[in-house]
Amino acid sequence: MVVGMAAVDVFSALANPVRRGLLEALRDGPRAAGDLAGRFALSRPAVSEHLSVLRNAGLVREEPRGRHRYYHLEARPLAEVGDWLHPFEHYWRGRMAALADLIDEENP
Amino acid sequence: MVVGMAAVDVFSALANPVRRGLLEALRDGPRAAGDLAGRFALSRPAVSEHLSVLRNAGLVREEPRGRHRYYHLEARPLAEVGDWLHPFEHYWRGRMAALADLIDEENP
DNA sequence: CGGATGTGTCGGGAAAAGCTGACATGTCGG
DNA sequence: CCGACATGTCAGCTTTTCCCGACACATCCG
Repeated sequence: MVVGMAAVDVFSALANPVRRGLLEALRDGPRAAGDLAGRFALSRPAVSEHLSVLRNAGLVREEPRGRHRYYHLEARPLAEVGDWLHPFEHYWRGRMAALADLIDEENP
Repeated sequence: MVVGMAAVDVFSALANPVRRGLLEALRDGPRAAGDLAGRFALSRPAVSEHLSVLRNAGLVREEPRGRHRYYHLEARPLAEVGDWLHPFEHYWRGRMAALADLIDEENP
């Protein structure tokens, strides 16, 4: 049972600033495609393609309503990024970071 | 005073699985370029280019020693990813996720 | 010094990403 | 039913990414 259907790498989906901006906008609630497109200095088809990438990554869900098409944030795949990032946190947070830096400089 | 010199987007740097693998390998300590290249089914110049991208993103630091070139993990720029990700965590972690899903389904 | 080794860079080609204007489809309002 | 509207998709172009073989340069070893 594939729940995520993450056919596309989540990391690649996040590589584009427009797509990250779209996800940020969707944090405030579902938005219609046209509304989303109006927020970027980009043609409407370009934004539509970005939304398609996000959908393939499982990061948004589309809900057709009337002649609009509302996009919903689907944040669960972002957990993969958080999980990947977690083992690195020690290297930049708190005393572990300072310790690591110290060891790194003292032990070349 | 530019301390990070992050000329390249960190998110883009993480978009490639080889580059993510390089960072994972460097978590265990500094490694020579050849050692790193041997871990991937890729030509050595390709890995070298990936390392260059990571360096431009401020994610690795290179230390020439003899005829080797040791790469060190520089995790601090990853904090940007963590910071970006943080406002989304509520949507997939704990009760907030369930609540958000519920609201989303009840209020279409 | 001279050959072997480790590594960056260059030239170039294939593939993918990103963008836009034009067209197709489906929905609402009168 | 028909025109206006919202949106996805297509064709085509430009730019970027990704990869490799070949070359250049520096360092070590004998």
